Amino acid sequence: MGVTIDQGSERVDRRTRRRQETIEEILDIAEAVMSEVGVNGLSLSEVARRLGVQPPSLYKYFPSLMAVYDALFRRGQVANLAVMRAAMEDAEPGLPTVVASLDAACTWALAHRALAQLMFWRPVPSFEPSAEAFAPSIEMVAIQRAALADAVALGQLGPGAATEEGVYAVSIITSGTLTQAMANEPDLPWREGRFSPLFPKLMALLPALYPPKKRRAG
Amino acid sequence: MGVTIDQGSERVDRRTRRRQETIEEILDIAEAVMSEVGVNGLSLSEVARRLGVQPPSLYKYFPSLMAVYDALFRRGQVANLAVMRAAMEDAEPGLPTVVASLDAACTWALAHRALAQLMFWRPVPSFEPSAEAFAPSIEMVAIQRAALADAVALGQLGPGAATEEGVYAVSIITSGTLTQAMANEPDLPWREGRFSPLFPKLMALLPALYPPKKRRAG
DNA sequence: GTCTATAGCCTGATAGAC
DNA sequence: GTCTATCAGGCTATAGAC
Repeated sequence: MGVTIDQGSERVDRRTRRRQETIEEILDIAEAVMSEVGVNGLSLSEVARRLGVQPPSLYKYFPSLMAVYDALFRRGQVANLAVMRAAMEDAEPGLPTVVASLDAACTWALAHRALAQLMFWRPVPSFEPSAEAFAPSIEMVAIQRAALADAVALGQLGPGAATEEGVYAVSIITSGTLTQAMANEPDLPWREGRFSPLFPKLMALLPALYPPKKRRAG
Repeated sequence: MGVTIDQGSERVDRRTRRRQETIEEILDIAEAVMSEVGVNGLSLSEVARRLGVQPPSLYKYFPSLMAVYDALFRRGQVANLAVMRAAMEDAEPGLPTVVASLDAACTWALAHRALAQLMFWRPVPSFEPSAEAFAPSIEMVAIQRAALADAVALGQLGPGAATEEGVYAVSIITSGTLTQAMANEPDLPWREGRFSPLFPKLMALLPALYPPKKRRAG
C-alpha cells in the first residue's frame, strides 16, 4: 500500500511537472506569435497550430485568451524585475545602480518587444492585468525608489529625487528612449540605434534636476 | 448647351463636396471606434453600423481597411503639425518655441489618444504608412530643428542642440512623458496628471545637456 | 452610391466521445 | 487531456441588382 501510494505521488508529480512545461511552452509560442503579428494579433488558434494540437486542448491550460494575456503580463514583469535586480548587484551604489538597472531593463525590453508593449503600452483595451500579475511592477517601483534614496544619502542627488516624482523622472527618460527606439528602429537591439546613446546622457542630467547640497561622490 | 454644362458642373461640385463630407465623417467615426476599442479594434463593419449604411458601401470611399488607417495617420500628422505651428507663433523665439510646440503636441496627443498611438507607437504591424501620409512628420522634424537652431543662435543652447541628436533628445522627453501619462492615467488630459509637471522640468535641463558657450538670453 | 447576398476566411469557446 | 464537431459570431472584400 505504501509503495502504491508512493507510485501514485510520483505519477502526480510527473504530471504536474509535465503540465507546467506545457504551460511554459504555450507562453513561449504566444510571445513569438505576438512579436510577429502584434500584441493584438495573438490568437489561440495560431498557438494551437504551432503547438501541434487542436484549439480546444488549450482550454485545459488556460480558461480564456485573457488568461493567456495575464500570464504573459506576469511573466514579463517577473523577468524584467529579475533582470533589473541582477544589474543592480553588479553596480556601484546610488546613481550608478539606478542607471544600470534601467539600462538592463531597456536591453530586456527591446529583446522582448511584444511583452514590453503588453506591459507598458496597454494596446489591448479589453485586457486589464490582475493584481497578482501587476505585483512585480509595484516591487520594481519600490526598489527604484530605494536606489534613488541611496543616491541621496550618498550626496549624489538632492532629497527631491527620493520621491514618487524622482521615480517618474527616470521612468519618463527610460520609456521615452524605448518608445522612440521601438517605433523608429524596430529591428535594432539596445545600444545599436540612434536613441540609446541619449539614455546615459539624459540620466546624467539627474543631478541637475535634483542638485545635491554638498558634493561628495561623483 | 452652356447652361446645361454649367448645371452639370455644379452638380459635380456638389457631389464632390458631399463625398468629401462623407469621407470626413467616416474618419471621425473610425477615430471614435479606435478610442473605444483600441487602434487594432477598428473594423469597417462597426464604422458602417454607426454611419447607418451597409459595410460594402464604405468601399466606395476607401479601397481597404488599410487605406482608412492611412487616411487616419495622415489626418493625425497634419493636425499635430498644425497645432505645433500655431503654438510656435505665440511663443518667444528659440527654446520657448521648442517647448511650447511640444507642449501643444502633448495636449493634442492626449485629446486624440487613438490617433497618437497609431502615429507614434505603430501597434498595427500589418500597417505601414504611405510616404504621403508620413510627409508632415518629416516637416515637423525640420521645424523642430530650425527652432533648436534659433535657440543656438540666441545663445540659449550650445551648437550640439541643432542636430539630429538634439531633436531626438526633445522627442524622448516628450514621448516618454506621453507614454507614462497614457499608460498610467488613461482618463486624464494633459496638465492634469502626475507626469506632465515633469515635462517642463526635464525640458529645462536642455541647457545643461547642450551648454551654450556664452550666456546671453535666459 | 446604395443595397442584398455571399464567398471565404478567421475567431473564442463549449459539448461530449474516447 | 486529447480529439471531433459545432456553435455563434466576427471580419474583409467582391458580385451584381437597382
